[in-house]
Amino acid sequence: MDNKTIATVLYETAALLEIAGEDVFRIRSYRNAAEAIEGWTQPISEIVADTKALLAIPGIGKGMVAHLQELLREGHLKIHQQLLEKYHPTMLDLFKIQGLGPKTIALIWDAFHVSDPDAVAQLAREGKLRSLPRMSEKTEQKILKSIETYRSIAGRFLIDEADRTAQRLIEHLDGLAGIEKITPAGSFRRGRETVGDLDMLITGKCAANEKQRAAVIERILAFPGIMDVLAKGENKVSFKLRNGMQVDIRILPPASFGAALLYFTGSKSHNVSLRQRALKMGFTLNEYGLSELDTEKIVASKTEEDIYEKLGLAWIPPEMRENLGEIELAAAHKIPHLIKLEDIKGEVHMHTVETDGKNTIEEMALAARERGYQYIAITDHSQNLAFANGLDEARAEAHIKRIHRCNEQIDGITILAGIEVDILADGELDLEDSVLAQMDVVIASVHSHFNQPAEKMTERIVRAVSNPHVTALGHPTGRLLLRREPFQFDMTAVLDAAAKNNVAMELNAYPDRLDLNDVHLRMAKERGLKILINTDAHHTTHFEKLKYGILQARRAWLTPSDVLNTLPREKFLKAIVRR
DNA sequence: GCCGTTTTCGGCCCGACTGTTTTCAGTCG
Repeated sequence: MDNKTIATVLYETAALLEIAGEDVFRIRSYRNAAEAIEGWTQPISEIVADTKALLAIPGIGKGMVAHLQELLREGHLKIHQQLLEKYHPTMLDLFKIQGLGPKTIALIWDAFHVSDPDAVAQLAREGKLRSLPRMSEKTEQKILKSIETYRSIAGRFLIDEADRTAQRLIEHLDGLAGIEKITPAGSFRRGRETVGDLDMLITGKCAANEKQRAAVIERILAFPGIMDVLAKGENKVSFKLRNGMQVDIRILPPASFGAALLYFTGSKSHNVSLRQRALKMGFTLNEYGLSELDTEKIVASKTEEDIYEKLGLAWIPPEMRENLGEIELAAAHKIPHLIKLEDIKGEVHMHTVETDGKNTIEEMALAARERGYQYIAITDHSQNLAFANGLDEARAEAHIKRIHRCNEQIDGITILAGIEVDILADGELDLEDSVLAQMDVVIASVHSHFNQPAEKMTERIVRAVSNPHVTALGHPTGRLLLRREPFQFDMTAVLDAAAKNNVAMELNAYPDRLDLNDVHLRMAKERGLKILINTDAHHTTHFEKLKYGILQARRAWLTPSDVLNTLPREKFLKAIVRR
């Protein structure tokens, strides 16, 4: 059982305990434990017998250790099972409906013994909910609408879609009087791989000027694509777009910009930790500032740096704010120098018209040179990927010659010859070793037989990374965000094998892959593995997407020295020479 | 259920908005 699954069981238990009306602090401890385990790089299954190691995880105490040991020994958790049995698993879906919280869900359950969205919708349509306390016909209509939304467009969004929406919104509000700055915050600013809703901060004189503020809100509500306005107050507007994305906008005075940005960037548990720290130091922290407890005097609010400093902390990059030990590092002033976009000196996974790319070798090279890259590798597909017109041995060798010729013709960038070779069902590579040996870069990837049993898949990938010609494992988990789950295998075994064979791991920066993810990247780093960040470009415009990969790398606390393609040309070439 | 430079008991982050309320509970972030 992997950490993600364990965390899910704990999250679900917390939700069900809420309906049961349990102690809120006990419920919180289940959520805290789930969060901690979700971000923990070591598989809990490996340390489950080691009580001391479990207790070393923040948020895990004696009771939770017993739960974890039971869960891994039995395959399930008694308290979780009992609650699910009592309330029916569909109860968990009710939590995803906007406006329904534990109290209302419990209220409906107690009155009607109903626990799924369809049945609740039925009650609302029949006008039966209004008989309950704090419920009216209006509430019923609201719930019906929320269930409708939940059915049609529940979900999260790829980070590039959130990015585009944020940019459009900024342009939409451009030039309005009283606006100084429009800043995206929330999980988008932290670089989460998918975004549930988009948080934006508006600061400027409009926060204090009623007329300007009204004009800003009016303009916001005219944003094309708004389907539903969820809230509209003095300094907060929330709405849902037609594509289902929720956008939350706050209007705040510049004096509290730092406090607001900190607050709305999150994560929630990072903020909770900061507040606890503030309290211990005699302060209280909210979105308007850090103030002294006794005098209520604000001591810091303008910038995030000011607030962190007053709390005795170095500024923490947003991507690190997940309460995974970053506050302790900041207290010791040991925040690492995280990798930045400009550190990347080249990319070594991209495609051309020879297989399924849209541009030629020359066009890709010129676009890369334009970005300031010192080197690229052309890595088209191998024959197994027939629908992508993959290369057999003869075409691959001809392609190498073309790449070499191109390298001689174009100045200012080194064009390496490479291949993205398929890992076949048994772990063999899709091209002869004699051809692979001629390549500067070999990216080995799984593109077929995704549904093998975990054991077989593990063996398959371990075998592939043991091939002496392989430079890196491409998009290692094969997931497509919001579309396809990662295939099942033992990540620990694969990383260990890659470390042994000096094979790098790819961080595929394409927004629907982001593979490896942040947790896996931390696991790779712990083993001393090197990372290659590539966009897997199929078009010259795709290089732009590298920034999303950089965000994930930063979330994994990677520094330039963890990433191979931060090396300048000569050093990079030396580093990828195979054993 | 977790946690401890006040504490092994008694705390556990903070505020805006909404709807149904005459002062607040519930939800959300």
